[in-house]
Amino acid sequence: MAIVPKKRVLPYIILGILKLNSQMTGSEIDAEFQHEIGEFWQTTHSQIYPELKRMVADQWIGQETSSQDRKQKWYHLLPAGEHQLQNWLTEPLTPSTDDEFPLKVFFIQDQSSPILYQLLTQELQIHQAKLTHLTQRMTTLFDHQTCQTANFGHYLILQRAIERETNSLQWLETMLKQLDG
Amino acid sequence: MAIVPKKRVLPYIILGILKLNSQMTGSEIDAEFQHEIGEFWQTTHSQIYPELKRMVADQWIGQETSSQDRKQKWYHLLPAGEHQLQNWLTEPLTPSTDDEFPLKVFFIQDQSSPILYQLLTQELQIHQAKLTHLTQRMTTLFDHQTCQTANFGHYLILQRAIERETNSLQWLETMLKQLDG
DNA sequence: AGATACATGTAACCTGTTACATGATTAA
DNA sequence: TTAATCATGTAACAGGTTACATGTATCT
Repeated sequence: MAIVPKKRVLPYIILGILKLNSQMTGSEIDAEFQHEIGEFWQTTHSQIYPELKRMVADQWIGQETSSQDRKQKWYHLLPAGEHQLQNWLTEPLTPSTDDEFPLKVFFIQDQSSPILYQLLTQELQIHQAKLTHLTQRMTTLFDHQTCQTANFGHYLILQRAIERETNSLQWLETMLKQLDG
Repeated sequence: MAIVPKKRVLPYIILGILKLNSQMTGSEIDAEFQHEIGEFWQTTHSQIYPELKRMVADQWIGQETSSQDRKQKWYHLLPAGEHQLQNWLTEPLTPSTDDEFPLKVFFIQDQSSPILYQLLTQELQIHQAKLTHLTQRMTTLFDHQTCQTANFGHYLILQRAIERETNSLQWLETMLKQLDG
């Protein structure tokens, strides 16, 4: 299990949100994190506003302080940002604990998107590797009944982890079959 | 979904490890995080050593710079630390993303521990609430076929999340039945 | 004796959280 | 007009990661 550097995903989520909606204010983006995105990723406006500022500076997004309405600023995706988003979506998934998979899938709109297929395949491999690792761990640690009773909690969660991975694999395989057919 | 302050768990994990092994050096504790605990929680020696220092100062653990052997220091659990560990294990689980459940279960040694039953029950309620929430979300967002195809990715992960919760609930119920019987 | 690995420790950095702050708009 | 809320922003803090540093065994 190689050590993988933690990736920053917040900017890409914001880009994804902007792609889906095309013209938004900061607080509208914030609202997304309280609702749908919030199921998978949490943040607050204290992170969003500085991030928007940075992305404007980097020309990933454009800002329009338009209209007479309040002090609101409207943001929209720029080509560079679109490019960054595509990069993030297609770059390899890593077996991290903070699950990037649902996050990326969230931004796939089209069922026939090649990126979707790619994501499912990558995720499948990750879970296969994990399952192999876990079952191996299980046999080396708990082949004797005595070990199970001596460290019951450890045994339980390992068993649970294996079941979870199995379930994930089942789902991924079903999905891939559906897309193929 | 109430907002819950993030809890610091590292010290309690270390206490748990020390409870299981009773006499350990810093690097031995570090090794645990590379092996079994590493499945559920990651950290490095840069966090462990200062944490050990703090816990020695707080009298949660004792330190012995014994023997002629190296510069090694041996740590062991003190009553105050034992107490802190028990507190952590029994305090209510929160529906956080970073899963405390497997972490706490890991440290349960005895199958008949009342804490195990408590943890399973708490986790059951959390997952029930989450499942209810997710299914509700599903019906409000995707009751029409058109919505599914327009935002296929979103639909997919919501479906997956529901399946995952269902699977978790099944497992938890099975376990609770086994403990009862 | 020199090189390598081990055990411990510290410092700089990055990111996310909490709390505070300001103007502008709506409600009473 | 005052109070409450909304939209935006900043500052202080806390926690974890990466990189650096030091001394001590072990190996050749």
